[in-house]
Amino acid sequence: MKDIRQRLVNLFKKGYCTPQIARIAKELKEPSTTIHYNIKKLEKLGAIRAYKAIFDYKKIDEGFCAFVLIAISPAEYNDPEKMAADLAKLPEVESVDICTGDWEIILKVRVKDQDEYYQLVKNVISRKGIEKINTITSLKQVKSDFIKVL
Amino acid sequence: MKDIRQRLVNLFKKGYCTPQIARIAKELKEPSTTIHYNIKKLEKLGAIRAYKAIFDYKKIDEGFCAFVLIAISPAEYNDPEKMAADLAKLPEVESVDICTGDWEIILKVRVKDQDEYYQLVKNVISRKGIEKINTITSLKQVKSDFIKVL
DNA sequence: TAATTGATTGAATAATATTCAAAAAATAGA
DNA sequence: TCTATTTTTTGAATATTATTCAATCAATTA
Repeated sequence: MKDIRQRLVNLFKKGYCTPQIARIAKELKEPSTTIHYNIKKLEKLGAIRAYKAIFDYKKIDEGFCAFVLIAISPAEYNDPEKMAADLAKLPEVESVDICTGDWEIILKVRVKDQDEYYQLVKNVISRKGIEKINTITSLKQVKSDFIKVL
Repeated sequence: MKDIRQRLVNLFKKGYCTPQIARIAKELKEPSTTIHYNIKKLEKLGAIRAYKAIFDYKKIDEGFCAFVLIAISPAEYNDPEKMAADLAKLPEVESVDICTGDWEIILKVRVKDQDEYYQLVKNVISRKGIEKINTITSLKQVKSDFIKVL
C-alpha cells in the first residue's frame, strides 16, 4: 500500500482538476468547441483561479472547523497585510480576510480535532502583533463552498 | 453572442469538473490506472463531494464579500437547523455554519456590491426568528478556498 | 460601410479516461 | 503461521474526450 489517497487529497486542494467540456456541452446544448473556446476565455481573463475538489472534511480527517477572529495590536494597524500573508501560508487555514470592525482578520481553519486546533492556535497563530483572539467553533456545517452538506 | 460565460460560471459553482488523471499520475510518478482506482475509491467513500472551479470573484461580478453573524431568538434555540437550511438555499450564500457562542449562525456571502448586499439582508436574510445581525465586511481577501490571492 | 476583432462551429487529430483481467499485497480467521 | 478473502496495483486494449485548425458569422469601431 502506497497511501496514494492522502497524496491525492493534497493535490486536489490545490487544483489538478479540469472542466468536463463534453458534459457541459450536452447540458447547455452547445457545440463542445464553443464551450471550449469560452472556458479558455474565462481562464485568460483570470476569472477562474483553479479547478479543484471539494471534500467531506470529516472523511479526510479535518472534521474540526472554526472561525478565528483576530484583533491586531494598534502598532500593526498600518499594515495588517503582512500578518495576513503569513497566516495564509498555513495549510490548515482555508481563508484569510482583512475586515472592518473590532476584528481585523478573520480566518477559517480546518483541522482534525479540538486538540489539533489548540496546538495550532498556541504554537502558530498566536504571535507578536496580535491583541486578542476569539474562536467561534462550527458545530455543524450546513453549506460550504456553495455546496450543501446533507 | 449567447453569453455562454455566465452559464459556465453557474455550472462551475456546482461542479462539472473532473480530475486530471494523466497529470496527477505524472506528478506522483504512479501509473494512471492506479491513480484512477484510488480516485474512484475516494469518491465511493464520499470523501470527495464535487470537483468545481474557484473564481476570482471580482471578475465574475461578486466582488463584495461579507461574514454575517446571526443571533437567533430564544424561541428558536431548540432548532437552528431549519433556519440554517433555509439560508443555505440562497445562491449568494457561500457557507452556513451553526456555531458556538453569541452568534449561532455564521454566513459567508458573496454579491456584486454593497447595494446588492443591503437588498439581500433587508429582503431575504432578515426574517422572523432572528434576534440580531452583525455584518463583518471583508475589505481584502488574502486566501480563499485554500488558494492564495495575489 | 469597410475593416477589424471576437465568437461560433464542424471536421480531424491528439490526448485522456476507462475497462478488463491478471497479479501482487494486505487483511482476517483458524 | 498458514490459508482464504479482500483490497490494491498495474499493463494492454478500448472508448471517450479535449484540442487544434480553418472557415464562417457576428459585433464593434473608425
